[in-house]
Amino acid sequence: MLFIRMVERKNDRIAEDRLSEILKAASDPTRRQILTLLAQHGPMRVTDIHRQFEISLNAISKHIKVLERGGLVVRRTEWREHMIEVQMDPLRLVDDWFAGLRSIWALRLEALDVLITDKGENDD
Amino acid sequence: MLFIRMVERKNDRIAEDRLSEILKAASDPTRRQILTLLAQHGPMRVTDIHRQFEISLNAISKHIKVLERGGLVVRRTEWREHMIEVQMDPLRLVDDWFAGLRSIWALRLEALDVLITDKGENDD
DNA sequence: GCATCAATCAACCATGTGGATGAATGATAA
DNA sequence: TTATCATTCATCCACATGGTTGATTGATGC
Repeated sequence: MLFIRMVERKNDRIAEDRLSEILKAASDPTRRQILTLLAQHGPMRVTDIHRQFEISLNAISKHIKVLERGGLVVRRTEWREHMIEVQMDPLRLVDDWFAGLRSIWALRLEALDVLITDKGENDD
Repeated sequence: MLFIRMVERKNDRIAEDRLSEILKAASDPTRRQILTLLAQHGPMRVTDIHRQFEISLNAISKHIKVLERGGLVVRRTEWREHMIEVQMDPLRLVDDWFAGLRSIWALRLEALDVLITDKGENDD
């Protein structure tokens, strides 16, 4: 049957790590707020983002770095100002992993259903 | 316009927390492996899950508790054995949040496009 | 009763995380 | 040059996390 595992090798170790980074980045409420803010307002400077929160500028800077590592945000450093822009693409990796999990799950139920039906036909 | 924010109140503080729990639970590679395993094999005992990993039974037990807190797994304690079952429903919360973010983003681009078009019409 | 099995609890350890503050870098503006 | 602004770097702190080992709880089977 050559499951989804077909492509799964050392290559996917990286994808796994990427997924972890993305999910971890998205798992913090403050970081999700930052993403929402950026989606609404478009590219913003670190300071402008900071203005919307109670916490220190440094904390914001750190959060942005985490988001950056997850690829959920890109930074265009224009001279002294860093423009931060939200990046939707990585979310697809999560979508895909969810889809994969769901299909594995559905496949099992399907197989189970066939088994039961077969048994019913043979046993009756 | 009464954005998506319509329903956003103290009620959504809980939803936010739920989302954080789910994403944090999913952000660990071992926990994702456990989910995949459960999706493939159906409900399993803690010990059986443990058999598939190198780490200690206790570590597995802890991971399961995290998954449980995120609702990604449910536990049916049948006498001394705890049957662990994967639960797909919470993933929808993540899907929905992604969808929301994407739509906010798309809406902004759309509005921006209208602005540019208007400007073009008036300025030319 | 006693050994065994399934699972958790308790403690501990190293490391990571979210926050703060203060100093440093680097460019702009006076 | 000096002051100011945007941002990061360096520390520090409290607490969470992923892992370990050892003890504990409860039910099973002899």
